[in-house]
Amino acid sequence: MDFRDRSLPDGINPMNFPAKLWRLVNNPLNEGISWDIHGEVILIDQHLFEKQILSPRANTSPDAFKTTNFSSFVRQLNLYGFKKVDQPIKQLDTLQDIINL
Amino acid sequence: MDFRDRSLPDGINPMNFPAKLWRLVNNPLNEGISWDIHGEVILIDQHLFEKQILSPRANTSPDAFKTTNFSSFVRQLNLYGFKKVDQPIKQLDTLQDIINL
DNA sequence: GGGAATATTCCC
DNA sequence: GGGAATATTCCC
Repeated sequence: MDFRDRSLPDGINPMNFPAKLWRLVNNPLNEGISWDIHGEVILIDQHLFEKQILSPRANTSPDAFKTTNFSSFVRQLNLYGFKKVDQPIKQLDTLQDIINL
Repeated sequence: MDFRDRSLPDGINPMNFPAKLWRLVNNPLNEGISWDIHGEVILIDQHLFEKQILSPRANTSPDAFKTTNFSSFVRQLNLYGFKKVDQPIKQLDTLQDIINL
């Protein structure tokens, strides 16, 4: 039988942007970046993200970036096909919210 | 009359590599990088350069690089036309040295 | 958002 | 050393 770590698909360089983004968004300690309730959209709180991920002091993590500029991070998102969503996805806490979607 | 700062030629972006290199090599506080006695060759002490310029702690200077790898610094030198000199230039302290050159 | 210039990394 | 991939910056 064939068991192996499927935390990342094959062929993805673990130090490149997509892999870092994957780890960052899946780490619940990173409050500045998370999945929306449907797991289809990445939610980013710019202020928290800058403070927790981009600030020079946060540079101990292997997932840190060399840039400290939020705009450069967004440039990377765009280069990898991410687009800003027109209407921000709200946090859906209740069934009623989902019905009203 | 026309007086102005000639510390860098016109058209040189002061935050790009050539300008940073110019300031680094001309600053006598940077012991890891200096001119040879003829002012034609840049002398680099890798160990001192890494310690004083490339180390993460040195990143307060506007002339700091984002890389901490000496090899990446050398890649930049090569991209701007610098080549390693075959025989290292020795420090010439006396007239006799110059005669013997 | 994205094209292009520049910097950094990776690899031959 | 340098080509090419990737990251970062600059600018429209």
